[in-house]
Amino acid sequence: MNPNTELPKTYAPSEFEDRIYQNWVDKGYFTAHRDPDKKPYTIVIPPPNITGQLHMGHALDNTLQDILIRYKRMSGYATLWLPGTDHASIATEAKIVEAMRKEGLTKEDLGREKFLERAWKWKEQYGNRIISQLKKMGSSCDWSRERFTLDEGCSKAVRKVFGRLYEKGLIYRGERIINWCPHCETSISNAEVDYEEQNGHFWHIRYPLVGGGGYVEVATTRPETLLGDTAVAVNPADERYKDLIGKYVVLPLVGRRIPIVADEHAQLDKGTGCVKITPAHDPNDFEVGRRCHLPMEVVLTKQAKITDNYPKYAGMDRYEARKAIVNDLREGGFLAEIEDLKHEVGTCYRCGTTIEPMISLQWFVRMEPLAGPAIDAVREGKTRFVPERFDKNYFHWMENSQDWCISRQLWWGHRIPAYYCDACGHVEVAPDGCTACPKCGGTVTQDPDTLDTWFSSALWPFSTLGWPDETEDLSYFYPTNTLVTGYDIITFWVSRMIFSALEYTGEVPFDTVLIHGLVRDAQGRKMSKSLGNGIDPLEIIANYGADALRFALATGNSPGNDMRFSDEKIEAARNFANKLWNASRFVRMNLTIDEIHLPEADKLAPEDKWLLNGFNELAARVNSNLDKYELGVALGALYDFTWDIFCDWYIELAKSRLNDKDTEQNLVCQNVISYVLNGILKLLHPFMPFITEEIFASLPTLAGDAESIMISTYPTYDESLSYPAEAAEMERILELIRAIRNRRSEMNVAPSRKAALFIETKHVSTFHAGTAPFFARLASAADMTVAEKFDEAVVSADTAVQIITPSATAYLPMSDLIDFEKEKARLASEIAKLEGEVKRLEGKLGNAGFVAKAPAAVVEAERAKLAAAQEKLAATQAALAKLG
RNA sequence: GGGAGCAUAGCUCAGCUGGGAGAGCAUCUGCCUUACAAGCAGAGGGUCACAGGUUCGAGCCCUGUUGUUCCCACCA
Repeated sequence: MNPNTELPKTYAPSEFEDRIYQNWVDKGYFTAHRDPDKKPYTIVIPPPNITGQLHMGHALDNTLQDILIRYKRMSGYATLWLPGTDHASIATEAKIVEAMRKEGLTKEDLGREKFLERAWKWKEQYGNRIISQLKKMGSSCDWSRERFTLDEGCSKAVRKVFGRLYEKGLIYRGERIINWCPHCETSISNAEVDYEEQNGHFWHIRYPLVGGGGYVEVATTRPETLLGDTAVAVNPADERYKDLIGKYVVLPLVGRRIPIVADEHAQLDKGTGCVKITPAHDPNDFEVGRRCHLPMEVVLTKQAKITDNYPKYAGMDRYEARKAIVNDLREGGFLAEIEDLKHEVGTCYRCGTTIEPMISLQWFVRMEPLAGPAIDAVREGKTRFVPERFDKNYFHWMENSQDWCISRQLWWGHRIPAYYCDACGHVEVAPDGCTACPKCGGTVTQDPDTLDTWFSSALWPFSTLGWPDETEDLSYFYPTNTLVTGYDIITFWVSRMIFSALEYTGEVPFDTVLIHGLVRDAQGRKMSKSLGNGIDPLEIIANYGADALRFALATGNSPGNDMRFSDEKIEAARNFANKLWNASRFVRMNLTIDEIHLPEADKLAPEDKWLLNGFNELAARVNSNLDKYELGVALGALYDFTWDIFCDWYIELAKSRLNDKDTEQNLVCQNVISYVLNGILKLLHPFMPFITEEIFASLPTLAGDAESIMISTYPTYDESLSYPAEAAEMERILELIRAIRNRRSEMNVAPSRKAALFIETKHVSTFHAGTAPFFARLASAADMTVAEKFDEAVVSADTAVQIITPSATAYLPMSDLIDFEKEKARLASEIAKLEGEVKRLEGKLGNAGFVAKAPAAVVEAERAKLAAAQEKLAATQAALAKLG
């Protein structure tokens, strides 16, 4: 540290941000220490995908986390912000496959081993990119504890969990309808399906009854699935079709005889009331098939092409086949009608390909037994969402969640620890591996599939702390405290962490979930690659600095709400940083002290007490808002105080004393201004870590300050700084200064034109001689005279302008500068305004109901307002009368 | 089909447990006042979406309407 160094004239964040970050790292400030005397505060990072590049969503998410962790660190907690990355199985595998495709290679060409080698190499190459980008943001993560979802520890946790759930019967393997992505060639879970509205058709098809006598009409949006129909269902209560139940129809184009069955799934009032049943390719039909013991007919391959069982269409992809089949139906006279239809179509959340529901043998997690405790935990407030309304989201999902399909036909991920005996077919789930069948000793083959990425993410809050081992970190830092994430990921991730943690650790994983919204562009659109409207945070950092970016993201942002990012916003943020920089520079150049000692109360000037009082209230407000997760409100308060109170008022008020070298008051002022700036920097540090550190290093410090601001103590409310009476007195002075400025501006008097000032007031002591420089500097007063009452000869209406505030009346003898007619008009309109005000207040106070029912304090306040208004009205009327 | 959010100054948004609306940007006026023109001092600009209701009193609470955004759901 190099205290009392000069600050460069211009604020150039790129000059110092990297240097400061490196210093923090070198000093080990980010490293968490288990301290029995401190309370722990833990955040685990939502692990970014190794495929990812820093985008505005990350920038926001990590800014919020860093603000919280820095605040808690400075507030005396043993803080841990645990970073890491996610292997993102499907996304990463897709990228690698794509890269291989360009080389003319497929996964199968390479084989599993070689493919995984490539994947790891890829991870080494790109996995650290996002980490170094997070560092540019100023993120104070404990990098010594960085984790990866596919590292040894996390993998061990995954296998352990899988084994345990299997033993408890909460994981099972079975043939179910799952969502199949024909492009990624893997199953995906329900949560990974995005629904999007598409224009489609409703094809009405006639199925002739066996033995003649007509046909039944069914309707479908996917005519190609007709090949797999094994029944037609009607509602058992449907009078229209009662006689048909048990009879058969002929499947058009195929010629297969299929039965007409009765099932509740068919609704009386929908379509014709007859539904074609394709158990292998539709989740509802699958259930019908089960209930009615229907055969399953698979008609699509893994690439969503028609199987060889239907030679005419074999090898066609599902859309080609649809066309061909519709055509053939039309030619065969089976097509009754084509209806236009808008409907929601499921798509893969990774590649956007339309999902094909398929019957498939997969592994599932039984949700129902896990959901109950997870719902209770939130209901009982063990974990709470901020803002609260998101718990509805959570409950709804939890209460309706179906079994979770966790197996993926991918190679990049945690391989399922299930082994199948080649000889006897026995299934052995073995977290620690298995080489021979425990039943017959035969050779075993491990399941080729891997687990859903979210399966390992669900364990993240505790697997990263060492679970299943009982590590010291786990017992000290777990359960964690705050999880910060976007609302778009509650179902994917937050819910699963909660039920997982409850099941394996017996505790909730975190006490609070802070939800934030999306960062949108200036027009309010989602930032997306296809729109090309994404803003690169790194570019913003290069141009404006990381502090400005953080400020822009944190300010005006309230939990759960989307925000827009624009040039105006980032410029406003940069301007604020610049303001702080220059104010500090001003303070710095006026200092002769080496250490800050706040003077005794009796030495303090009124403006000092006013400032300290304001600062103290600010500290209270910032702390309470941070505690409520109202980061935007806290930052707003800091902005206002720094700019308006500290810079625009106090620095101006201080200039006369600071110019007056070698006096006791000069030293008092130096200490007060440094004290408050020091406090502002600390309060601001969690939001703007770099600039505050840089300035902090150049200023004198308080006796107890640490060498770095980031490990200093966060200011809190301090009763000894409370001066409400003096602050109120000071406000009277500022009020009069404002009023004078205001009037001068209205009258177009140049600031350079000085005028004598007569102040008539009951509070003579408030406007003591020491305040004269304020009026001189800030209100262009030539000299100041204060009295309870002036003689008519001193301030006559002919020669003075009257300026009235509740506590004083100022007279400016500059009648020669005034346009009399304009002044009269101004007074008249002022009178009209005041009359209105008086009338309104009289009306209110004349209302018996108000006086009787409103709280006494409110009534009293209204009476005081009325008295003040009446007084001002009388004075204004008098002024007008004097002007003639 | 269910559920949620939002609607306040020209624009972007604050407004905590009901007591006569604020900020930033933009606009206009005046200032190079020796930290900052990325600045300083002022000004204009709002039936708080609409309609009812509760209350002495509603931007805030209740009901409904409209517009808008999002989430969830197997609409054959």
